[in-house]
Amino acid sequence: MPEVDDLADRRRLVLESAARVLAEDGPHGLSLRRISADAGGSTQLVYTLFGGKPGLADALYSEGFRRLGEAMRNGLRAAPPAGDPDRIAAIGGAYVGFAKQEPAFFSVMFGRAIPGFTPARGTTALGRECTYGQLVAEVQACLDAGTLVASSADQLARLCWLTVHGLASLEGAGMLSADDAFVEQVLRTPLEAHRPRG
Amino acid sequence: MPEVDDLADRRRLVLESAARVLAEDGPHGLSLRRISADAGGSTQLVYTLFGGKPGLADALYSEGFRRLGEAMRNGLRAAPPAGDPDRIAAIGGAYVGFAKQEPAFFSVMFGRAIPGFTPARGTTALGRECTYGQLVAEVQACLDAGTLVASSADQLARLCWLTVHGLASLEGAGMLSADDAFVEQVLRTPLEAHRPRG
DNA sequence: ACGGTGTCATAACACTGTTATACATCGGAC
DNA sequence: GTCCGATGTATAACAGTGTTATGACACCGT
Repeated sequence: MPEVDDLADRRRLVLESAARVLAEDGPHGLSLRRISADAGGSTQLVYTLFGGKPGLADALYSEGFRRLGEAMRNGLRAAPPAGDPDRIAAIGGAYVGFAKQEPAFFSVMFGRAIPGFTPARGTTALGRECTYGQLVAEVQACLDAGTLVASSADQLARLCWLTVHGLASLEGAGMLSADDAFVEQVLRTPLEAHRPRG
Repeated sequence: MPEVDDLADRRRLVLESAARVLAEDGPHGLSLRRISADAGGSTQLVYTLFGGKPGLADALYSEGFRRLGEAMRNGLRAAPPAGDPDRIAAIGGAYVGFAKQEPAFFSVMFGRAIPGFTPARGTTALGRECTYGQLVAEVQACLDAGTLVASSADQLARLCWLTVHGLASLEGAGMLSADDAFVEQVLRTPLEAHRPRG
């Protein structure tokens, strides 16, 4: 079945063009004509491959989460083995690094930066799985190892996530300037609060 | 000088129309023709009063922070007197309440929801003063009263702000569901970490 | 009364997403 | 080999957007 591979390849090609345009000109520059020109075709490309701009926005949204998940995995590569809370801090560091390095993607994923687009419920769930899923697994490992204490892995993971996300979001909005020491303190706060003993 | 009052009144009227359209149709429905029609005039209104859509976006952005600051003050009305950390939790509760009640404003303020618009540096500083300023004052009062301990009021206030903001942002993005108990836990976390004694 | 200033509505421009239409290309049937 | 249907593409047109230029009108100081 070479046809479906061909179709997938064309989808990937247009998606990469869209990602390139997004990185270069920001969400405002994401026009179908600009993307099509970058991909070397006509506007119809987006309609045959994605069914329109919302479809492409959905694909771009998912791609953003895929890249964020990849960045989180990379941040984990130089971290201590599972069960060490430092792994959670490492994930958080990768998270803020991604937000700073790919602000346009970050806006599309969390900020309604594409005018008409709101991600479908299933798409948000999929994106959460790629990223938040890693965090839950690491938190669970720490709970199992006894290096952290919480009523549930999900609860503590949500706390860690929103803490790091708040830092990344406010910094991206130009509302907050954070040096490395402050970032470190932020990453540690939800962990210190769930150390064993108390 | 009745003229300048008249001009300010017209600005306020158009701004209220814009806020109404924003609340009804979301950021995507914010078109100059729609706003002008709601205000009972022509597109030129926005150009004579605000110099174009970016100018109106800037005013709308500031208005959002004004309303958020007002919501925070209202949340403080039933709180204990200054120096009690519960006041900070009350501010946080008002913050997430505003984000839930005015998601369109919240997107404009923190999510780049108006296509071409990025707030000017001075505008962000002004908005931060209306909202973050309150938080810093309350944190400073707690430090003075000895009910909280931190190296600086600014550092702890930033920590509280980003924590609450992360919760509001992720919830608004459909990424996280938080019941009242979880919200309470989130609000308490940065405060517990800075209790005296340790 | 007059000229100047400023505000208004209208119309036009370039741009956007979307849709309809026509053209080209391909794979199979007879 | 020749047709046929189907599919993908490019072009052009549509309604909508922000913006700008144009002309009409009211107001104000001289």
